[in-house]
Parts: sequence; C-alpha cells; structure tokens
Amino acid sequence: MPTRAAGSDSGIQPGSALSIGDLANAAETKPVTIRYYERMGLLPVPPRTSSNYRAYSEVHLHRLRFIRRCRDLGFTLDQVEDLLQLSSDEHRDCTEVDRLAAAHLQAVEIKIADLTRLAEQLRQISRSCRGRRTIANCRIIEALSPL
Amino acid sequence: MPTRAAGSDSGIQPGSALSIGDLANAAETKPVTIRYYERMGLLPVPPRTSSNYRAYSEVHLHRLRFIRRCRDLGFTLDQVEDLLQLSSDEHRDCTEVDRLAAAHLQAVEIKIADLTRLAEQLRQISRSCRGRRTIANCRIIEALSPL
DNA sequence: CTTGACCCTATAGTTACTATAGGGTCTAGG
DNA sequence: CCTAGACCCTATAGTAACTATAGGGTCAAG
Repeated sequence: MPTRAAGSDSGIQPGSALSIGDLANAAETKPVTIRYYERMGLLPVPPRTSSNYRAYSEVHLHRLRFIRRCRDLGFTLDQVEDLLQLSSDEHRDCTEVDRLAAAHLQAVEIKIADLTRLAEQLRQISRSCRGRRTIANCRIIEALSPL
Repeated sequence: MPTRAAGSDSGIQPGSALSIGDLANAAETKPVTIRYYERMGLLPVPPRTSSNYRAYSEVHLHRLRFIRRCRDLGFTLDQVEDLLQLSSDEHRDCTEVDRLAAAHLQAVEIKIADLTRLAEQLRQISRSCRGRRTIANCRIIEALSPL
C-alpha cells in the first residue's frame, strides 16, 4: 500500500493490504477494469485507507483471478457472475457448471464455423482480384456490389 | 411510398420512391439501422415527402446493399466507408481495395486461430468433469480457480 | 371515424471495457 | 522542505454497431 519498499516490485508487504495497482498487476489487468467490476457487482467493495485508497486482501485477488480466467475463456460477465455464485455453494451439485461450460463451448464452436465460412468467402473474393486493375473493373468491388 | 398497392408486398411502385421500410426490406435490414447509417454518413440524406417521410431511390438501395454485403463479411463501418470511397473512383488503381480485403482476411484468420485455441482449452476443462459431483470437488471450478 | 402499421426525432441502453477531466496522496531525490 | 512523478480517487463520456424506448405524426383499410 502507500508504503512501497525500495526494490519491491509488487508492493506487497507481509500482512499488509494490496493497492488497486498491486491487485491489477497480480491479476494481469488494470485498475480501471477492477473499478468497473466493483461497480458491476462482481467484486466486493473493499475497505479503504485513511486517504481513501482501496485496500484489497488475498481473497479479492483470488476472486479477481477467477474472473479474469473466465473472461479470458470468453465467458460473458453475466456468465462469470453465475459461475462465481455456483462456486461459492460447495454442497451444490455441479451439473449446472457443466451445463454452462458446455453451452459456452458450443457457442464458441459455432462462432468458429461462422468465421471459417466468412474467411472462405473472403478468399474467393480476393482470389478474383489479380494484378493491377482500376476500380472500374475491380473484381472485389464487383463482388461487393449487388446485382 | 404512402401508396401501397393491395397485394404488393414490396410497396415499390413503378417510378415511385422507396419508403425507409421498403428500402430496409429490399436490403434485408431495418429502418433503424438505415437511420443510423445516415447519421454516420454512410448513406446520403434522401429527399423527403410532404409528410416528412424519407423518399429513397434505387441508387440508395444499391449503396445500402453494398454496405450490408461488406458488413456481412465483417468489415467495420470505417472500412466500409473506405471501400465506398474507393469504389466511387473508377479510374483509381485497385491495389488499395486488394490490401483492405487481404488485411481483413488475415484478421479473420487470426480470430479463428484464437477461438480454436480457446475451444481446445474449454474442451480440456470440460473433459475433466465427469458424472455428478459437488462444487467442492468440481474440476471445472478448480480449473477456473487460480493456484 | 378507428385502428393498426408505418413514419419521424431524440435519447438512452447494450457489452466490456476505456478515455478524459479534475483533483488528492505518496515518496524518492535534490 | 520542495518538487515531480507515480499512483490514488470520482464522475462522466466514449468506443463499435447497433437497438430499445418515449412520444408524437401519417396513411389507408375497414
């Protein structure tokens, strides 16, 4: 926190809290994103220092890393919220988690298929444009133009 | 326009202008999207009827279809604007069009690669969750949690 | 005349951040 | 002690490409 030891690049002192910058670095994200997650309700509001700085604990770091991991895997914030909820209920059956992950995987696979088709169309369009031409007889422009 | 012939599903009358709804249907988009494109400067402002309705010509339809085709292929509106500009200059060399299309294809291919890696990660994570378990020992939650 | 489909403008919302503005706090170094 | 730079804070607007909502006007068939 507002007591950075020389040579310490994380700013974490034994037993002391994390500043938002430290938390951001530890979770490989940015302070502005953390504030956003707090506003969205994904991260609990942390205690403050006397100078009104946020003071985070390892619990926050753990939770933020979970959120970032989910985001990196493409889950929406709504889905992340669901996963957080599910993960906090230890006695709960985990088929819901299973279902969420499977649905998301399917959505990603569909997106891949869409993009693959799109790429093929683009290749076809580009393939028809060879050498130096003018716009007047540009095959790409032609392909983009309606009948 | 405000004179729909019975049985005519497009509302287009010989020699008459198109309403925004007719234009939207003909280009397989929505009136609200067309107004948006007009605001963004992609579509020229059309003349109006005495009742302040927009009155579109076939030229507008042609241009809108071009825009939609580009959008369907994933070009950003900025890129579409560039392509429109390029396409209107008939004597221009078309290497710029070529370059735009190639850059876009590459971006799509990169996105496919990203998503493919992501899908594989999701498969690995899901694969580790078999049968009915509780959250306490859910392998998916475990995989989402930091060390 | 009524009603439902369509038109109009203005503005805010969606998603997940991100930029900007304006001001306070901390600390190392001179 | 002062300064400067790095960091903190809140509030708000912006990004991309639409889309929803609110409130009001026009058209035409029944």
